[in-house]
Parts: sequence; C-alpha cells; structure tokens
Amino acid sequence: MSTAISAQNLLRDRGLRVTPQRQSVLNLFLTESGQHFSADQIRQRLLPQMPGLARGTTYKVLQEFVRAALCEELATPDGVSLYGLRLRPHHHFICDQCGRWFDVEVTGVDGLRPVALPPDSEVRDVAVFFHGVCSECRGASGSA
Amino acid sequence: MSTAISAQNLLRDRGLRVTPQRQSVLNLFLTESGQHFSADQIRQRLLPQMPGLARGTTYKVLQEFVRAALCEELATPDGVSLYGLRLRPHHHFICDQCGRWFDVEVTGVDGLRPVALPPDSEVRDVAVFFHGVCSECRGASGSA
DNA sequence: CTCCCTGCAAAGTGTTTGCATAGTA
DNA sequence: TACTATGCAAACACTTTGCAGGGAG
Repeated sequence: MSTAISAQNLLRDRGLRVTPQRQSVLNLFLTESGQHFSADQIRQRLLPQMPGLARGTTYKVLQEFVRAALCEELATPDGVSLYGLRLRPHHHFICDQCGRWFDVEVTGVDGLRPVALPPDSEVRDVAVFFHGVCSECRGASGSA
Repeated sequence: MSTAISAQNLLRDRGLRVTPQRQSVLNLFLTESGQHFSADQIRQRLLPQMPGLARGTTYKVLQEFVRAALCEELATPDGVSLYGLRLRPHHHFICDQCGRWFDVEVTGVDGLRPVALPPDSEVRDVAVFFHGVCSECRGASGSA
C-alpha cells in the first residue's frame, strides 16, 4: 500500500481533535479506499475493535468529517446516507444491483453544457454518476 | 403552454387506474413542468382542492408513478425524496442555496469516459448534476 | 360485481439531540 | 485545567404498512 497519509495527521491538519473513534473511522476509509459506507456499516465494521462505539457517535464523527471536507455524504434512494473519502475531486460509478458506490475519475467533464438553464443561474460544479453493474455482480449473476 | 398531454390519458396509457388523486398529482407535475417536489409539498399544494388527501396516499401514488416510469425519485442529503416527471430523458441543475432541482438537457454527455473503472464493470447509464445557484436566489442574495 | 385505491392510524427506520462522564490539548 | 467528544437513550422526521370502506372498470 502507498498509504503514506496517517489518520492522525489528516485529523490534525484539518484542525480536528484526535480521538480513537475518529482515527478508526478515518482508517477504515483509508484502508478501503474509494469505497462508501453507511453510518451503521461503519459502526458494525468497527465494533469488534471498539465495542463501545455508540451509534450517535458514529453520526457525529461523520458529520464532523463532512464539515471538515474530509468526507462526502451521498444520499441513496432508500433513505440511507453513504459516506466516502473526499481527499481529491472525483465522480462515482454506482452498481444498481448491489447498490455500492465506487469513486472514479472522469474525462470529458469540461465538455458538458447545460441547455436552457434558467437565465442568470450560476453553475459552480458538476457531478457525474455512472450507473451500471459492477464486476462482482456480473460475475455472480452471469447473464442479465 | 403546449400541454396537449392530459393526465387522464397519461395514466391510461401506462395502465394505471384514473382516480382524482392521481390526476391531481400528475396535473401538478404537468403544470409546474421541470420542477420537483417532496411527497408532503405535493400534499400541501393539493390539500385546498382535495382536503381529504392522506399522507399515505400521496406516497402510494408517487410510488406507483415511479414504478410506471412516469416519475423519478431523487434522494436529497437531508433525507427527503423529491419527485419529478420523467417523460423524457434529462439531467438536473441543483440550486445549493434553496435546494430546488431543475430539469435540464445536457450536451457533451457522450464525451464522458470513466477512468480506471473496475475491470468487467458494465456502464448502462450516466446522470449529470450541475450544482450552483438559481436565478431567483442570485437575485435575492445579491452577491456571494 | 369485482378488484383496487383511498383514508386513517400505527409501526418502522435512519438520524438527531441532550446530558453527564471521560478524554484531549 | 478548560473545553470538547463520547456513550446512552429519548426524541424526531420521513416513509411504509394494514385494514375497512368507497370508487373505478
């Protein structure tokens, strides 16, 4: 792995207090780079090594990360928010079968032009979402 | 307005039963074309003309519309789903200030290419979201 | 006449909030 | 030592579900 970035430094750099809970959450993201998890998925993953981790704490930590621009929060159709690292700009590929989100870089974004936008609107950012089926799901289902 | 399409016909064409509730909801969408509403916003808008409209019914009607591909359901960060017409393919412009979503057509979508997608993944669709500030909010806030 | 939709109300789920305690700087 | 994060549990908001009565086909 080339994970030269430590959770500790990342937290310090953003002016956040370094606590075991925050380090664990951040480390999970750093380890499973490009992946996204719900608050409860994160808690379940960390419970073995941190049995006391409270549900509320998980949410507060993630909220704090989002506020510090460390993480992005992604709303899913089933009402659950997914969280992922936001260290560098990127877009997403969503597997419509398993529901997982993957970070991807995208070329050609500069060529996008909105047509018939309400006059005087100001565009500040563009987010691209590819939908499809991930390799794992394709392998599992075979056809379809 | 060139709304030659009637709610009644639209419902029939999709094999849905024609009820006053469904007609009202669909008419709201046809009238405020390109706009998006939450289930409760829709209910509030229709209550004057349909005082008995139940919260549960609103959700069921919208669910049915989504199933029939008449509407799209859009998840927002604050946990509320927005619904909009889906008569023709389109993308979205989101005002980050007032939170409203607007349908827009986009050129250049074919030029988008994901980089370093997991091998054997299959892309089936692309969704583009422009973020920014709508004309109304720009007019209201002046600067920034 | 049959089947489905509506209204009503209760239940469910994900998330937020408040407070006392423990931990960081 | 001062201030903030954690754990716990209650509170919240949006959405879903079940059932009896009424309306569509």
